[in-house]
Amino acid sequence: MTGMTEIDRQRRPGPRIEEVARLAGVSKSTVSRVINGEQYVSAKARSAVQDVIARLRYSPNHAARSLAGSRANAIALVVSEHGSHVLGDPFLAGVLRGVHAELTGRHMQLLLMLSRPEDHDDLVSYLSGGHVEGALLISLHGDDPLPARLHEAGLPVVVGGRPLSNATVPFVDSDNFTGGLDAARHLVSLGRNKIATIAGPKDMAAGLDRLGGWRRGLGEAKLAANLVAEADFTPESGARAMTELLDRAPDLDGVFVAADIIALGALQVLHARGRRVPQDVAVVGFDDSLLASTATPPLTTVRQDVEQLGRTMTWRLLGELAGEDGLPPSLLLPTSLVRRASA
Amino acid sequence: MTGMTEIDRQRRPGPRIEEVARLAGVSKSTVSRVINGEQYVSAKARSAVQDVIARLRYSPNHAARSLAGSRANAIALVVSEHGSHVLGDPFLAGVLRGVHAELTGRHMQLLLMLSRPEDHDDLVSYLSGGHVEGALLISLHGDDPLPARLHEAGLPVVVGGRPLSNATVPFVDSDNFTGGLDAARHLVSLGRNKIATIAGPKDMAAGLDRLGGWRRGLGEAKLAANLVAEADFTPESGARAMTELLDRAPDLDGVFVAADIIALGALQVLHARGRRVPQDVAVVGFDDSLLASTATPPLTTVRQDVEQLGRTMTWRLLGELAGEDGLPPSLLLPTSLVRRASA
DNA sequence: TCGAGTTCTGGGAGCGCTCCCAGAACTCGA
DNA sequence: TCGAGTTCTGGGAGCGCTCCCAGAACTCGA
Repeated sequence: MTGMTEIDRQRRPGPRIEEVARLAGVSKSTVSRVINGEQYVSAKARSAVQDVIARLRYSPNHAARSLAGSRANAIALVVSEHGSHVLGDPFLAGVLRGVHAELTGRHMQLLLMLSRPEDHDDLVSYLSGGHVEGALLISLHGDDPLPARLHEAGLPVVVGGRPLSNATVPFVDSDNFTGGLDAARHLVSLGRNKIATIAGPKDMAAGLDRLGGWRRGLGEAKLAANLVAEADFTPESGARAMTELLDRAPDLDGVFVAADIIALGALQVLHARGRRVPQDVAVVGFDDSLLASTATPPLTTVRQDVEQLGRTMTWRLLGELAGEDGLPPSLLLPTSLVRRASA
Repeated sequence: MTGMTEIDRQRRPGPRIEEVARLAGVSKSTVSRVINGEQYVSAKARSAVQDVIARLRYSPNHAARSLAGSRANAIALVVSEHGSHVLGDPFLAGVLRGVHAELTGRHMQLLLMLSRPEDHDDLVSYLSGGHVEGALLISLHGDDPLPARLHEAGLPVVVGGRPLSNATVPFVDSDNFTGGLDAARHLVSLGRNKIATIAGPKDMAAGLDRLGGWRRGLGEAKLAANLVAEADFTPESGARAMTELLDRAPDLDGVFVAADIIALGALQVLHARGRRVPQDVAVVGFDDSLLASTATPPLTTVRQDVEQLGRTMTWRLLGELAGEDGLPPSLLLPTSLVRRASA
């Protein structure tokens, strides 16, 4: 009997607002006001309620709040899943940490969804159906129609990484252009004058912007910016691209590679072809992922702060939900060159 | 005016169950039965309701369902965050993909939470407060008290990775012991007879189990199993461990490293010390992460299927929520040796 | 001291579903 | 043909909150 009661109590989802109200000697309206941090509650009532909440370990029922307040108290983090899953991996954990950090203390749940192109219809109707108040989208290809569709459906959205097509959707991105520019300037400052690049995919803004920065950097130095090969986010494609570049220009003496993981493949080829790094060919990567410091030789690279990206996206979205004005439509986060052995 | 209406309509979260019922010519009870796949609905009523649902793109209000049904229709994925964030990274994306795959089609939301030891109290009261029906926990240290606390609080829980202390909490893990065993056997089969290991942290079952398998493998071959160094999940610690091992046994001819990322550091030291891999020293890693195929030389390693881990955890949890019996308390997923150049 | 303004409070409707109940409509064997 | 069992249906209470409203309790200057 006693045992039963104990189990019942454990499984039963705790006290209600009514009980808090009773013990604090106020109405449940007042308890609600305290929970939601509203003004117009006397100091006495507020502290009485807070005491009882702490004592009972009361945690308001999320479903009831959402239903009564007709807002979801939740945002979605939508992660695109394309063929190559590579892209998401290094990003995801960092972004997640940032999002979570920015969300703590708010009464806001984080819903996680993966999106595949064939699920777009379901996703749009789910997300715009009032289940969430807004969405953060990451790992998109630049031309993904999802952000625009959600935006048009009236859902507040912030995209991680500049979308290619629709400038109307707010986004947060690393300043890829300046990153590429810094990489090129660094190679130039080392006295290199036959500088190539392995660019990222053309269907992502990150790839284009880094390439653009590199071009600008070579232009500043009056160097030809024609040694361009393309790779996706795999070492294999990096190896192919490096091979192509060496065939076209055996005397190249510097390469800016649009991602550390691509650089790994490039380094292998350089090594196999007998080029010393950095003596013969200086290499600069991008991301400052774990791979960079453990590459042979350790990779000089452009660092982007992925956790900060997550924080900033969340801050921007919550700002919009709170109706703040003066929010920047989009933001670029600074990158920085991390010097190691490869350049 | 027209503009206003349009915006209003867009932001308003779609039709209610009442409207579906009216258009389908049935009561909302019947609509509810169809939504929840209950029996005792005539074929005629069912298809009428389904037609209307499809036509209106009706999506039931999650908060209302949870409140009325007094179940949360949500599970939590709790990711532990410790000092070194490295651990979570390769895991997270894969596990997530598995969890999501297993969840599609069910009316079950995935809530994401990070946990730090100092947040445990809040987390326990939140999770056991009826906001979720169960929790998946990953990236835990072996002695983390969180799973046991949630389990005791009556919340269905499945842990990814065997917990060290409490055997009572269901878990899913890769078969790390057999993985370590296979690695050792492979090294033995190559004729190596002075075989070391760089083990993972002692406070995680994965580390201990892989070490145990390696010991067993050497025991089978009557080889001494005393060359053990320890590292955490960073290349730097792998480099230190490899240095230590080479100092102790300059003539070692094989190493099993408990994680690819640790092996990266070990490879650097071997190279720096003039050991050829695999001719002088054969190296076997663990994980078959992205790092393995791009290491120099490409790493022979024990593959674990992280996505399958996520799927299996979710399947186990949903099974328990559905009250199925005959569920295995815990599961071990097979690993397999992937042969590349390093051994 | 008074009254207008401000601060604080409780009551009760309602958010959109599910679940329970009672009864109607079928089935099918004797 | 009848009745017991099964299948199907609708009505209405209730899940635990928020939000609106009306009114009570304070403030403070003239």
